[in-house]
Amino acid sequence: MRLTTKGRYAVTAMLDLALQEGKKPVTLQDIAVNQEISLSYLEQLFARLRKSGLVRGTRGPGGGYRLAKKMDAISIAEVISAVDENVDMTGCGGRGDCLDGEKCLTHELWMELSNKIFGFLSDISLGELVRRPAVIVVAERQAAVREGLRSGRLKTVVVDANTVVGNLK
Amino acid sequence: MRLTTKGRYAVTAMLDLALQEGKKPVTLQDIAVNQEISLSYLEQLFARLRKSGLVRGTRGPGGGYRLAKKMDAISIAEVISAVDENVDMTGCGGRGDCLDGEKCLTHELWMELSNKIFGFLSDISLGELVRRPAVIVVAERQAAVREGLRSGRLKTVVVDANTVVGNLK
DNA sequence: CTCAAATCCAACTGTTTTACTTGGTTTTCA
DNA sequence: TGAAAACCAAGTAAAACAGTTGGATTTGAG
Repeated sequence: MRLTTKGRYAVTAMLDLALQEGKKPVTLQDIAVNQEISLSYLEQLFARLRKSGLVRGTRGPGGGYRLAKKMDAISIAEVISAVDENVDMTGCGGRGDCLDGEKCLTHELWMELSNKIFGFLSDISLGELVRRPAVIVVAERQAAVREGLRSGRLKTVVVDANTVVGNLK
Repeated sequence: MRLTTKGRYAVTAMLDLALQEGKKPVTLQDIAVNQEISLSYLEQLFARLRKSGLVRGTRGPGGGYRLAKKMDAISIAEVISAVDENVDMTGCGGRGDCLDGEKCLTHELWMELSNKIFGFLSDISLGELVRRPAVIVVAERQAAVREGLRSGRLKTVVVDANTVVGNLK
């Protein structure tokens, strides 16, 4: 599972659609202005989203895009997978059968982690996100939080979290 | 949180170190051969890991790299953040204060998702990963393969390993 | 003591992906 | 019927990724 700015564009665009559900279809022009990215690049992303059955486009004046499914039935993993190239990151297809000792063992470990991330993102839907769940800065079980919530400590965590977001433009 | 092959290289390399804990330090040459990537590229990745205080290098013959902390105290988020570029290109610095209506709302929603992912990966340590049951299965299988024991028993073990990992996509 | 093994370092090159650009065509509503 | 929108394809520019080259420093092994 790859996670880049491309995936972020796709997810935020889908969130735009989810936020407008029930109203008129959303034009890519609107999204392009909102998110400050090029119209044609958005078109390319939406071509993939459409092929994956996540959005439905209607042409002509008054047209635009709508979600093809209920927002609660669309996971973040689906959206990101739709726009990602399908690259095998392990080289052995994640089957752990490249029979190369140490190398294959770490491949197997990476797939474990990759599966975890994929499962995690499969459990988060667009609907959950737009309903703005009570997420504090970082997950509650995080080590820093466990060590005690001194204000200075918390601030550090906030900065770290923002840095992560900042990396994704 | 950016999640690319670069992050995979870093994580798998760190797993290599974790698997060798207690033994001699691991040379980048060994990792380069195992993972089939260039030595100099690894050096660049490890320069970042070292600056982040995740590994300690010792020079000279018999030298190499060791984990700078206990493997249970090193999270996947730390490792990936260490090798990621750190350029903030957001208009609002990820704080969701760009005050631009729709655009800023989706920024905020993305930030919540990004925080969730960061927290999730902060909760997974190298130690947890190397202790996964599937790892032991694979390690056993690889040992068996090395001994040339291609049997029905071996086949069963392979299937077991695939079952554990086989739920991606 | 010396030499080779290893980290450490910097600047450069090639490759791939990302993001954008251009210039269309089709569809369909107002 | 004309404009608004999706749809399409081929290219360029910029960025990130990955590797290359050519060192220097440190230090254990012989």
